[in-house]
Amino acid sequence: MNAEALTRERILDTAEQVLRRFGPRKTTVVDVARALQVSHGTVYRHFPTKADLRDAVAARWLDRVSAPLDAIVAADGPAPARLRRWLDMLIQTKRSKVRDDPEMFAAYSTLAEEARLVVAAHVDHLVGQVAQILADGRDQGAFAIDDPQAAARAVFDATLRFHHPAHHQQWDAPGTDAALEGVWRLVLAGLTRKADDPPD
Amino acid sequence: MNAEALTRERILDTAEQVLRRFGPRKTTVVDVARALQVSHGTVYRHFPTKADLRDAVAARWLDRVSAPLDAIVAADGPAPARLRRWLDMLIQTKRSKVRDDPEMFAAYSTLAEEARLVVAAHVDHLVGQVAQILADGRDQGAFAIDDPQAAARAVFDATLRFHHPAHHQQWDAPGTDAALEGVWRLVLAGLTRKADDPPD
DNA sequence: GTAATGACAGATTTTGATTATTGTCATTAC
DNA sequence: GTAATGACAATAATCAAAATCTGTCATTAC
Repeated sequence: MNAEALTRERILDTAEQVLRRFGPRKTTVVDVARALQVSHGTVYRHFPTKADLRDAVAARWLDRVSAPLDAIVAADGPAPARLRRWLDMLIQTKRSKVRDDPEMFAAYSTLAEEARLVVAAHVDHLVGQVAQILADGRDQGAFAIDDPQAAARAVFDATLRFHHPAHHQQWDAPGTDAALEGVWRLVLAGLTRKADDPPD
Repeated sequence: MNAEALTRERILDTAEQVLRRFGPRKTTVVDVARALQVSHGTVYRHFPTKADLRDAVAARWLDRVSAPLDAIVAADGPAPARLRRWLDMLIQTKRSKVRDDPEMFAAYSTLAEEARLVVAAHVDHLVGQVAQILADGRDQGAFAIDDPQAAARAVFDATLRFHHPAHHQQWDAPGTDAALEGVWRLVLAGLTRKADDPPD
């Protein structure tokens, strides 16, 4: 008999542990069930398919990335500085994950590649955070933008090189910090004035 | 005996044909040699390793991407419009390659992932093209930038989502054109005014 | 009734013996 | 001398057989 009741959360906790040990390609539902000391049929009572279990694990992982950023979104102060802090924190979070545990980062990247819908929701959430900061910045008179949501998407896309896992191999390359500064300058200047305004 | 002398170029032509038939994972040096009707030892007289042959094929492919862009760089007219044409042509080139022959695109993407140094040189070349346009724009008074090379790198990085093969799956997604317009507005506005200039 | 099981079919993965490939080099061809 | 060959050792890819996995469901446990 199990020490605790078998909940969705407990399955996810265990699935994450098993994933850490075996990696994303090797972990099976049977492995997770074995770690929980139940039959694999029982796991299927809580998650209809393996893909659903995988998506739920990915969603938790991604939530842990976006949650700390909420504090920056909610904070007071000039929007440009907050946008920069938001970006730095996002980038720093990803970078430290790669450095501290490259295999786990690769594992979750693989997971994320398969959980497209979950990632799309995560990205929407992140873009929403940026949109909030941009809207604040417009109210403060710092940013000249029409549509905070569209501008936020543009900021997110323009900085993709520095936070999308597909480019993680370049994050440690020499020129990366300088490249980030370059894109940041471009983005910040772009937000400060509308493109169709006359230069002077 | 061979109809023509065995040159580096002829090996590359044949290697490309074999690659088209067999794909990047299946093509072997022996296959290429067989298509040339020589022994594989002969191919090794012209290319020290298979990796060198692969790099040379990748380099030719990438040159065919960047060559047409030179015309836009060399053209007359306002730099902003030329920059936009350069970007559109780069994106259009890649997109049509995916659509016309997805398997070949995947094949060359695989090749490119392995030929890191060749790709780095290709990217440097592209960034150099952008830098030329930006320098022209500065001379025309259209762009307010300090360092064309650094600004060009930023423009290239900021638009990565639309031309880097890693993101090709999103190119056909609904919002992509709007996303490109968003980033373009941001980039153009950013080039028009330096970040540390006052808004008015 | 609800929760859990384990046997089952079909699909996928692993295994390990076999075969092919890479890169070298002594030899042949001219 | 230069160009090409093909045998060779070490490494890597392949393939069919065996094992495992996914998802279902009739049955058991409480």
